[in-house]
Amino acid sequence: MSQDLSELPTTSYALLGLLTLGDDLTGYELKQRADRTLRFYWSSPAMSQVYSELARLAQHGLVAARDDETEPVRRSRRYRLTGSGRQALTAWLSSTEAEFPTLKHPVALRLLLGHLIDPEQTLHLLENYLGQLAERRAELQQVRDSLGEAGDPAHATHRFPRLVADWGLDYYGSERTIVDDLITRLRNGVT
Amino acid sequence: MSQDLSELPTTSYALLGLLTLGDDLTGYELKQRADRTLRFYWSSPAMSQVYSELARLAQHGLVAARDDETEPVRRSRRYRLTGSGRQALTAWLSSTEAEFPTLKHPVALRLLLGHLIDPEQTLHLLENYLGQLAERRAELQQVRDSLGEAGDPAHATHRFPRLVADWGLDYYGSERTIVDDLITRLRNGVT
DNA sequence: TGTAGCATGTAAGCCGTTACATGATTGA
DNA sequence: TCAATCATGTAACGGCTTACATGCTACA
Repeated sequence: MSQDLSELPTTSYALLGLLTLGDDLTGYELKQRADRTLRFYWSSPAMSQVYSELARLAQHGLVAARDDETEPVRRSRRYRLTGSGRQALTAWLSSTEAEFPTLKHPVALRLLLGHLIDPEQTLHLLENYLGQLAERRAELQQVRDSLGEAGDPAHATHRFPRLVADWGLDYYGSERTIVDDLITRLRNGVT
Repeated sequence: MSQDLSELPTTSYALLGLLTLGDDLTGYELKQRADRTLRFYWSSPAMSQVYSELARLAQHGLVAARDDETEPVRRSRRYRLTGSGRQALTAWLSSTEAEFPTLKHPVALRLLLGHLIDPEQTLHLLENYLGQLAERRAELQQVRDSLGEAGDPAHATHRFPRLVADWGLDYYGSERTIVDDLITRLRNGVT
């Protein structure tokens, strides 16, 4: 099992990584964890993909399933990271380069085409985006709050998740400032 | 032709939009334009996708091809936006909501898994990212420079592209600041 | 009793990429 | 004459989504 290093897509490693952050999880729980964390700076795979990804990782021997031995047809199936799973993950982390982030920004795209719609609509677009941004930020803030404070030994494991959450919060904050300015520029005409 | 409003993916509208920004383009030129602009906040489709997308848009009657009437097998084929193309685009802009941006951030993902690698590597990851960021920013700055200054009537058409480019520059700037801070926090331990 | 959440999957299909194939034109 | 650039596509395939199917458990 295993073998071909790093022939897996990033999402596989992301899921593998989530498995190192806590204990054994069911596919369902893994999806929930992805929704809580991964979603903000990667993307949370669909439920069905979580299951097929898990199946593939198991095939490669990177995770192992422990069936809940209570007879019913298919009850709960818990996955844990195996030794070679951890090995594959660290190998990926240290022997491959991180790619540059990819941004798909529908709001920026639409702003680019501002000459096709009336100014009111453009302003509405940006203001609406500010609203979504605030919502998102609040969601991430909740996650951040649950990770404890720096120096708190009870949450030492959360050190990196905390850094990443702070990153996200700062990003949302700066996005807010930028869009505020864009709105002002648009209102003041000229550009 | 045309018919089913808004059953096209965003990328189609993005390409359609690029066609409103200037004159008729060949697939090749359209790809170049995407590389100059779209790439920074959406994604520049592969050459092959540009051609197949163009074929589909033509099928829907949203663009029209004008073959270069110089006999050779297949020389240059220029596409222009049709009336219903423009109509479809404005309809899409004004009757559908902009989705929240999607970010795929390999660097943040790896930082999350910082507990699996040694601190030096994490720092290297972030510093390397700062380098890529500076490069990217310089590229975008060049694009921005070519769009002229606010109030310059010679570049009035560039108003929105300019706003979007400024947005991107500010974004890269804030990303830089944030990562600088993260590096400091990591060096100072604790956090 | 029925709805929401837990739990696991299969099937179909689109978006988009890489690899491959082909050929003309321009300039070193 | 050879490489780079212009120019257009086809084929294969991977990632990921939506829609669909199934069934249990807890609780209102």
